[in-house]
Amino acid sequence: MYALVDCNNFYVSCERVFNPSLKGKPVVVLSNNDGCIIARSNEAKALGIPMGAPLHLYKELIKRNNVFTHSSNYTLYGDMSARVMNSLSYFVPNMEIYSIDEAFLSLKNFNINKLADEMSEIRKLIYQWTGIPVSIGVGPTKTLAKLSNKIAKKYSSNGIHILTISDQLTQILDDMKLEDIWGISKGWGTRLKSIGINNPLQLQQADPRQIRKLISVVGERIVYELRGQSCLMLEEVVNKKSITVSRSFGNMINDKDNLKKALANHVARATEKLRYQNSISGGLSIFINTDRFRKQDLQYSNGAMITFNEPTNNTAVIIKESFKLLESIYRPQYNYKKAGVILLDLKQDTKNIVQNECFIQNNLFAFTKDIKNFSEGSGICMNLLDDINTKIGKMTLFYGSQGVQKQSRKTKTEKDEWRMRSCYKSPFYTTNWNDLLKVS
DNA sequence: TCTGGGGTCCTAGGACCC
DNA sequence: TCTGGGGTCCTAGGACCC
Repeated sequence: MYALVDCNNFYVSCERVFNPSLKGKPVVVLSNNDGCIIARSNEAKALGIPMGAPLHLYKELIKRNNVFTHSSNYTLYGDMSARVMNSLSYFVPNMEIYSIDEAFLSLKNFNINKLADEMSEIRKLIYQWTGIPVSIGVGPTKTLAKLSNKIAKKYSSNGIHILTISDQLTQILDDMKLEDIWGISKGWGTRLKSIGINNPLQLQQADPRQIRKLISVVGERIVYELRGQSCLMLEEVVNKKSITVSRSFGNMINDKDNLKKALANHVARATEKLRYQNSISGGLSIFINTDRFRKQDLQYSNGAMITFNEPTNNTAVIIKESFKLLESIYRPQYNYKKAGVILLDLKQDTKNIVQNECFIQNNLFAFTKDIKNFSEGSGICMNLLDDINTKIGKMTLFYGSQGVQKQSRKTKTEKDEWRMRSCYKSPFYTTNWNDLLKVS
């Protein structure tokens, strides 16, 4: 049996942990630039605010009903997620972290007759330890555990549901919609209906080969999973296969240097994540878009990709590559709304390459270069002024291992401050990105 | 005026090989 | 008239997920 543990209204619940006065009140959390509503409390859902809605369409409703709005704080949510996952690992040896707010647990060592009590206990303790309320659905396959969780959220008074192969399951599948099934979205739902399959029960009883023809092997697996035959295994390995960093701009951008600035920031973030999971990247893809909602404007959307000669986690190298790619797709006549980078073909960093460390925070650029045979690395900090066109102010050389650098950024202990101050400082001015990269 | 960001997997078809 | 057959690898695009 599998359990799917899902945090209730996760982002909102996180905010409530640190601001308990929000409990029982309508709350929404917003996306970057406060553009969209990406999480809602039950009270906000009850007001009819849909998931992913543009904020500007609901401004009135929100004002009228005193809905609390929060900008998103992904650092906080990531941290809370880690707490919940760590807590769960206390109960089971085998689990899969499926998303920031969901985990599958393998229940093979649990007594099947006591599952309801056990799950109830887990739920209680997770709340006690982290402040995050969760729902738990249990089922014989991952797909059925997902479904079970949906039932727990919707109908159960204690946030738990146990689903077994039974008449009850048949009834449930008959009552639900195709799109309630994990993996079936609107597109495939429409396709299935076109051949007379109108609900999950009919899908469960359909000919798997016919389903495969229609919606690929993915659909065929769903059929078996609905019958209680596991096709989807627990995936406990966590390393990502690609890393994306992209943002919409607050304002439109049309000059190349500002796009470069954005790309450099994105690459720096992406390579930071890359090194965090101890990987190297075999290639890079970048993309730029105009604003797709401004129908009156000329639209342009393009991307480019490159395979590296040598897989790398070197920020400066990848920034350079991103600039080259930009040259091939940049067109001066458009106003751009979004830019992004994707690190591709990630592999385990078996040689433990520690190359340039680069991070950007509050306009601070830091490149640290680990030198082989030295336990500590060296680096350069630069205070960047607002814009990439303006000069770079101070440059600081400093020492410290990569681990310490990371820590200094996060915690800034006395020791780390000292490390920073112990460096020698010299003024360094440039208006040229390439100079900056040469320096690194 | 204002519309998110980050992932995975599968397939068809082309390139290439023997 | 007759014009092989079988295989692998790569990639773009499309589908889905949170």
